[in-house]
Amino acid sequence: MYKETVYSAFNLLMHYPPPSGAGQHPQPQPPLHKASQPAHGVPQLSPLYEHFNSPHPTPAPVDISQKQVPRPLQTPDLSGFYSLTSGSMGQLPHTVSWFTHASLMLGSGVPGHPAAIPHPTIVPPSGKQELQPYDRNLKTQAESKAEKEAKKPTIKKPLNAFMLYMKEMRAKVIAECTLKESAAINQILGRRWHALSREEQAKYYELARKERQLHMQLYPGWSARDNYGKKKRRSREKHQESTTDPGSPKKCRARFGLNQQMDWCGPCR
DNA sequence: CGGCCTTTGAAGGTC
DNA sequence: GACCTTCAAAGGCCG
Repeated sequence: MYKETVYSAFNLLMHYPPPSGAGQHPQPQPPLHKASQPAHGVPQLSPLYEHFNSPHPTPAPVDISQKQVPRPLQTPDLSGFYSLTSGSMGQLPHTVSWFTHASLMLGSGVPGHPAAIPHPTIVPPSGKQELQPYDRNLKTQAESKAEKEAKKPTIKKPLNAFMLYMKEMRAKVIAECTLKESAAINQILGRRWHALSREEQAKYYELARKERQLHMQLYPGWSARDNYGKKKRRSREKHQESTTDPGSPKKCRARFGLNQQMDWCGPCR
């Protein structure tokens, strides 16, 4: 119910034409990155909101919004958008929620935007309070510059098609397989992703494309490069090692232990 | 406490 | 253009 409304709002916002009959569906634009083009060529799309309006066969997913509420760190916060796929806008007056949200983001929370009041969802990564002026005076210029840099709100990458699919289907897989470990769940979701028809995948590619568009509108100067190095990652050497040889019992278990469970329970295939 | 694991896709960088 | 690397989400696991 809420999905229809919010999606309509979203489609309206994005000038996304509603379906007006067979054969008039908009041709999906190919993914922006050529290398990431789905292997099966250009799919014939059914409109997104048609997909989400249709009674979804999945059980009621976990109410993600519950989880998102205490996470104001989700800076660009497409939560109104994300939660569409995960099935929760709560009891918000959603006819206005998306626009309110979007306009809030556009009007105040966007980095570089002149508006003074930051959007509540855009929070410094540290979550700590600003230093008192006298404290600041004790810092060197380089230190305060580094601090300032560190406190820049993090704008996350837009989710790709598979990530959107995962977000929607994770709860279902968890319910069906009584698994909780994300690594195992993601393996299942990866296989299911490949088992999807091109039309089904196309819905998510299109959704991801819309999300990238929206992201570009909200954060014109943002680059994926901005977030490079913000996560501490294993070294390249280790990474290569892990893809060829599980160098530790933990890795071994992760790589082979899980794979030995390839005898998935029925629903987990 | 924070990185690893695991998945696919997007995007940036290098050669 | 091919290839490599990083990061998006998620939550249990482990040092």
